[in-house]
Amino acid sequence: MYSQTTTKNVFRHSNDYDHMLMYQNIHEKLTSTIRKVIPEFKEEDLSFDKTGHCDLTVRTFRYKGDNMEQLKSALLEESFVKSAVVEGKYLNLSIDSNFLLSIMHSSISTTGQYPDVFQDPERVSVEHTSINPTGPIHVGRVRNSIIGDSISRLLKRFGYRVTTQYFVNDSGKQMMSLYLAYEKYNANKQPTPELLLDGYRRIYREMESSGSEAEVEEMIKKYEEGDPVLINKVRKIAGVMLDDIKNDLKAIGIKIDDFTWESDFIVSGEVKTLISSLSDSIKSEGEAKYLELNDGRKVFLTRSDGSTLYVVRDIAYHMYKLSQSDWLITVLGEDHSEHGKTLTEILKTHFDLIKRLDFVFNAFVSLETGSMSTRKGNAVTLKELIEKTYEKSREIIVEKRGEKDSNDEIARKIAISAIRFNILKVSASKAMIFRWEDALDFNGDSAPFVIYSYVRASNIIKKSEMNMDNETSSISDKELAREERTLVLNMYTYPFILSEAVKNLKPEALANYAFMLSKTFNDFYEKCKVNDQDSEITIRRLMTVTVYKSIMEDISSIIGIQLVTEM
RNA sequence: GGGCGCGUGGCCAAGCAUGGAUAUGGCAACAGCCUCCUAAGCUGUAGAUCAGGGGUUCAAAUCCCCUCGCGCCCGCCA
Repeated sequence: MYSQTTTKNVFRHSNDYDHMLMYQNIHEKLTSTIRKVIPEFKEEDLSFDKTGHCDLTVRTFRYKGDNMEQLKSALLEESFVKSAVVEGKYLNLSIDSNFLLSIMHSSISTTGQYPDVFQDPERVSVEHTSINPTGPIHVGRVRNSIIGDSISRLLKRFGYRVTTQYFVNDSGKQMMSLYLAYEKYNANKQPTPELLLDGYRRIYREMESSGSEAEVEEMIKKYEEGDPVLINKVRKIAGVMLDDIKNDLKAIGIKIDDFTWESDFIVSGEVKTLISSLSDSIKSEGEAKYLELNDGRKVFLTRSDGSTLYVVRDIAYHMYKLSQSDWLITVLGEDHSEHGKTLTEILKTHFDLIKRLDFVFNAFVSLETGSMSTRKGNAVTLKELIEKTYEKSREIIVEKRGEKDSNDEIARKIAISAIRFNILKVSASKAMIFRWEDALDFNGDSAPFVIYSYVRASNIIKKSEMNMDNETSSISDKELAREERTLVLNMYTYPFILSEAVKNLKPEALANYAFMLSKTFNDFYEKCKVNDQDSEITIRRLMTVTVYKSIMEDISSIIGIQLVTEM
């Protein structure tokens, strides 16, 4: 199933599959043609035009000599170049959109997708979420989950073998407080997320007012020593919260494959082994042990009492992930960016890390009134967000088409999609302020907009009476509207968007592209009637709509949009 | 104080890696478009010293330096 290839070329190059590599082939073909005239020409100087002058443009600023006319006639030799216009130092090309359409359509009819990509044998681990199970997931935290889940889906689409990971912190003060609060206030009651959260907030208030954390500290120590009875009990309580988090994530279509508990590395003795393996580099300050980084900073591995610190357990976790993956991606809040750097340095200098290790940092989501906090109780939970978004979505759908049995399911899908899209579309590095009015705005740059265009496309296909099986070998040139050409060209760039998103680990690029493409489709829809036209035109446009549907399905499955065919 | 990130029309974002044509959209505002594949849509109008300053370049939102503002970090916490 997995082809053995050593190249990192994104799309397969093989003569058997011409349809799937035409995106690159056009660039390669044109580049090699250009190089006959300008030998030092760089591929970057051939790009899609964003200014409305043409389809593809060749920039010649960098190159000496006045051979534009020669270049022009060379490029016109290519059958798919319809025109070439010299404008100053630009050579503007118009590409045969029927040629592009046939590439995409045949890819879809033979392989089921455009673009088709090879299977990469690399195993990738994507860690995301990894929040302390001390409360329900809120909109600040879920940003991390949505980004991580989209990255994992993106890489799967690319053919990687992906495992998603969650590192469960069950050995710190927060976790121990949650457990202790349950033991103190609710020991004989059935633990529920609400009960636990209530106790958690209460014990923090008490610790703050009394100024004493002795009880928790005592327990942390026992835990660190690996007391099996205690570990079991704590995990049971943490498990209740974790299940709640899992359910919330499941509600927005996120499933994590592998949960690893921090205390596993304590119980198994791996942290001890790890520390002794570092003995040559370890320095001491009193009884506490640390490593010195290149810039002289000290990273403490153990406390004076011998207990381990988080960084050690995270190193152990990374070694575990490295044992089963070729590439590690970890999505973290930006407050952990320093930790990510530290970890990378330690793994490289002390553990000969050569595999690819990437961190994606997401900035915080706050409220207009300031930061969100589970402990303070001012966080907007994911549950709340889902419910309100669902209500709003349902309200709109009932207004549009009255009460119908299918409304609930459609409203739910639209709501989930809207949430994911809204959060994903903003670059991870930008801080966000959560506002209900924005979250519940279903106009414009939103998932409902994207879904709506898909509904339109589906209806066109549904209403068409053409039999698409007996395809014509040539595609009609009749009445090609500007909107139709633009749609085809924009769809054609999809593989490029995909590969850039993978290269930069920026799933938000796909959300932005999905919106742009839907907009282009809506323009097409307004201007270009598909059914009941001259049959040649109908066939061509049906092919376009078919490709559009396929790309939207593909991209939706990556960014977590749940499509519907009526709304 | 030091480090990392961010700063783009009234509001929210895209573009920045790899400099290139009049800076791209959404929301809000105003003016229009449903005997026609769903108007959750489309068209038009108005609105921008790309935080500010300097530099590099034929060319800077994009690269470099400085300043300002905001976020995050600077634990024998996780």
